[in-house]
Amino acid sequence: MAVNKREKIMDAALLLFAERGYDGTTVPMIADTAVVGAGTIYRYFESKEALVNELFNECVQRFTDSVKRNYPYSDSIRAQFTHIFNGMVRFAKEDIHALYFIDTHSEARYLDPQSREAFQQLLDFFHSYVNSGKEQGLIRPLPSDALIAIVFGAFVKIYTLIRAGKIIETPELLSQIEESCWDAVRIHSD
Amino acid sequence: MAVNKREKIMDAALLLFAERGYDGTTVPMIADTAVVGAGTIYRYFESKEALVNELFNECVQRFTDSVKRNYPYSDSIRAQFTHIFNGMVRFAKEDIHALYFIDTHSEARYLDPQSREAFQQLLDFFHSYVNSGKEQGLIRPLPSDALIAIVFGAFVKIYTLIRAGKIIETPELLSQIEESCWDAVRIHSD
Amino acid sequence: MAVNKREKIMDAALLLFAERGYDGTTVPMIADTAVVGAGTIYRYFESKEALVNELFNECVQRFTDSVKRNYPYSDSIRAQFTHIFNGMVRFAKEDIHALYFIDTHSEARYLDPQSREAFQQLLDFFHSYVNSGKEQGLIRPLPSDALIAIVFGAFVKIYTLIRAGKIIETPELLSQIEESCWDAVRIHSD
Amino acid sequence: MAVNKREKIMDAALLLFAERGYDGTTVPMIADTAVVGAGTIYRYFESKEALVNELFNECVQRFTDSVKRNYPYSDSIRAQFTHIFNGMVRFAKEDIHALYFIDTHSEARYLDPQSREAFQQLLDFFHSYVNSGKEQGLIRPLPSDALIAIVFGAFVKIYTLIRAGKIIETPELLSQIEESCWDAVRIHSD
DNA sequence: TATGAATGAGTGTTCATTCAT
DNA sequence: CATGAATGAACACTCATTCAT
Repeated sequence: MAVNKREKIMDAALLLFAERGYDGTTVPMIADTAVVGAGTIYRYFESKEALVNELFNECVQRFTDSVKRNYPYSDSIRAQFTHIFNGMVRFAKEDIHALYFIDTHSEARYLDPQSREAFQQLLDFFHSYVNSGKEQGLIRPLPSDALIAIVFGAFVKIYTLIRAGKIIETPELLSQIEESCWDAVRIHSD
Repeated sequence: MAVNKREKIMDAALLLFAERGYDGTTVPMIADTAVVGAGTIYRYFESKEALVNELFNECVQRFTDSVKRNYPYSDSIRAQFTHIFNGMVRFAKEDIHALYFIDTHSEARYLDPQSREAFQQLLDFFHSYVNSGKEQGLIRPLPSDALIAIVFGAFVKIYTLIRAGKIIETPELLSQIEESCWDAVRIHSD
Repeated sequence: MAVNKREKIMDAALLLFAERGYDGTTVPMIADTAVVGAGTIYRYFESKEALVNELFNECVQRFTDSVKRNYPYSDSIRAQFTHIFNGMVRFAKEDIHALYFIDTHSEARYLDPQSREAFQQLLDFFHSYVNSGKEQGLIRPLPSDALIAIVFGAFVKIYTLIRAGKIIETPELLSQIEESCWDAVRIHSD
Repeated sequence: MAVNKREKIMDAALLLFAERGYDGTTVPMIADTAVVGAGTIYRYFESKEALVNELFNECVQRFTDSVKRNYPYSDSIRAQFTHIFNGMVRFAKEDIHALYFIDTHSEARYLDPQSREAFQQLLDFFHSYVNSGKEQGLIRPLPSDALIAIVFGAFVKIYTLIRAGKIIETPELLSQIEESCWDAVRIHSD
């Protein structure tokens, strides 16, 4: 698992925030799950709010990295879609709670400007992808926000099911879901 | 505005639970928003937990009714999809917070068996629709849960944007989004 | 039972104060037991505190009356003891809760001066009896307070048992208990 | 003064419960009297009810110990009476509020089975004493419950007076009161 | 006159945070 | 560094009292 206390705390907080939400999670709960003293958390984080912000930032950063790493800038829109989708899958697999945590906390009132900015940068990346797809006449002429919401909304709900064990993650299923998401946003020639 | 106190309390609670979540909403907040005394809430609801459950039940019931009302059992799968989609739209329009409230609270630890059952019945209805579409070879052969998650996930995220004022709800947009959602689950002949 | 609402309220309050104490009894409890609306109590009594005081006064008055009625001023100390004892028995029988209510509330912080005074008058009566017995050399030369405490303490505990059904009230038993109480305070010639 | 917080809380609770009763005592009152924060009480006791039960148990245990310690099993009934009486005096002296607290809370609705059992064991001890006295023809043939009630009722009321400063506790007075109590239960040969 | 819905101060209890060890 | 005992503000909830009907 985590090597040092800071990571143990963040891992515990991520698990609990994803499962119970920020307000439903107490600092002693985090301490117990992380197997540290409650006071120890305050050696690493100024407050519960600072903790959730650092955690959110870190998760969004990892998500962004996952999606952007080796991004095929010169490939086709379809190939880029696969790249992004695979990046999201990789991120969700790596840390099963992080995706849900990001989704359920991205509009939270306690997020600081930096956290909002980090999330916005992720959205910006999606926007630029979608815009380029729309310009090429391959993606539907809907508001970019809407297109992103459709894919991201569908994807998060799918991984919520996987996390809950209600559907089993297989390469075939993921491939079909990717197809489904792509069909949701692409322009159909028929 | 609601006519009686019970409704004022439920309206206030729905708004706050949707905006801040159950744990982030205090009973005094609900009382203030409903413009009633804190004690008054306990004349109508046994506890905060009873309140969220009654609210959830009522919302799920309205959602189910909206979707099932005048359901065209003998029409085509495509026409039935439109009917369901329009039912969801009608529900979301009628009470902008209810859809988000249902989505964010449907897995909550404080939901009682009755609430879970009500939500399950809604899911069951979607399942029977999806199954019938799969049998007719018109909907993709994916797990029904996954198909429902894709459409519902996309739809909720879209209405979150509408609620936040980031996209404007027009008949044209909704029609395109319906098309997009349908393309996500239908089998493509090309 | 009680003919008018005022009496119904006082009966209910007496029962509940005896069983649960003043602080453990709520005004709605009294209203429910008396089968009147909660607001009705405030038509007859200014406050819960006023109610307990009126009740205490009334009980002490009845107790005093029971003990003093037909008091044999010219009889022997022994005969007077029997008279007092029988008066206490009569009072306890008439209203099984009143004796216990008086005992458990006679030192309460919410008793007003009038209530304290009424109780004091009862004590004064006992004092004059005890003093006269001591002067005649028939009652032990202990502080009067102590002698009263012994008999009253024993008597109340006995009736608590009777009220709880742990011992059965028979004339023989009562007669023996009177003997026992008398032996506790009399001077023994042997 | 108590050395640790747990004892400070129990001391404060005992004082307040004896003076105002369980329902008339608030947790903040206990905290103030014990000079600790209100939250601190919940580090040591699960709830107010758990606190009153622990306190009751502990007091009954000390009372039982006081009465049973060095009990002269082979001495006369009269000598055993003195032993018990002195045990009660010692207990009452050691902690002036504990006796009154036990007496006023022994039938309370919030006592758990363990507390009731502890009190019952104390009563059982008195029963066996009284029974042995009755068998030897030295104690009146009244129900044991009644005999215990007489002595215990008298004793508690006496110590209530002493606690209130209305009579002064001297060896002579106590000795006379013991005589009085004994005379209440013994068989008289004259 | 009688009511019970409504209230908000006050209750028992929790929890983010601090700090002596 | 790490802890967990201690805290008090804030929580969910209750109840004496009021007042429109």
